[in-house]
Amino acid sequence: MGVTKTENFTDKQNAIATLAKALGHPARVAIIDYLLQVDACICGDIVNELPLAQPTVSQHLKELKNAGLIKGNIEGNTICYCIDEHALDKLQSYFANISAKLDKKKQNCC
Amino acid sequence: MGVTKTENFTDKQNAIATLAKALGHPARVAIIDYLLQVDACICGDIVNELPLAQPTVSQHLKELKNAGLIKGNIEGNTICYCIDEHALDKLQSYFANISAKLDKKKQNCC
DNA sequence: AATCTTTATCGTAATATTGCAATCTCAATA
DNA sequence: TATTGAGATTGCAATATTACGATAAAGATT
Repeated sequence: MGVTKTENFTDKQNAIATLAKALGHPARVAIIDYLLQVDACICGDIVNELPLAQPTVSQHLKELKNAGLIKGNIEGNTICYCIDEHALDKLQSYFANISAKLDKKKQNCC
Repeated sequence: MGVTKTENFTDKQNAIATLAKALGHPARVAIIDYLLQVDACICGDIVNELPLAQPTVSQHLKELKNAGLIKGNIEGNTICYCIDEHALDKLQSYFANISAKLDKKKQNCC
């Protein structure tokens, strides 16, 4: 059906899935990379950095914003996008936690 | 079109996107959670843990396996799935790196 | 005011994803 | 060898995603 049965999973699982899904496209990973690389959160020249048309980039930015991974501030007629640390912290601690658990376990299988 | 233009992004970006995409569904997050929680890498009772039909779970397992997040060992007529540490380490270091960079930056914007 | 620039939105085509019933495979057991 | 049981695969319907041309909205510039 293409519909995810979110109601049957925990909030935390859904939250991680939403964030991960937002990063589940190379263009969106590239956008995050770029925002990290540029020191100030330079604006819509993201379009020039990516091999995609402007509407497509705009759509990807929207998805990153919806997922909470980036924020956008209007400045005149441009928009200043930047990383939302909160969301990335959530992902970081999720994976750090997993790594810690895996270290303890020391592969008793497979 | 629904086709991702992977050829225009770096290998690293594609690799992260592939891993993230695999975790972009709560059922797959739940599977990882379960595999972590269970001490031995208990097999196909994953199906009983999830609110989804067996073919659907099988499909999600396949996607996790394709992405390299889990491994499966055949044992008689059951299969022992478990987490592939390598992939999760990649994700962990990716996000740790981002967090480190963000800490240095200390939000000079937005 | 007319135009330019930047970004968002709409509409649409192509493809991918999600979910499941029905089946298939194959080892284990009777 | 017939049956059972665990998983995978197939086939399909419903929906989501990706991409882009065309256009809209709105501040900046002339």
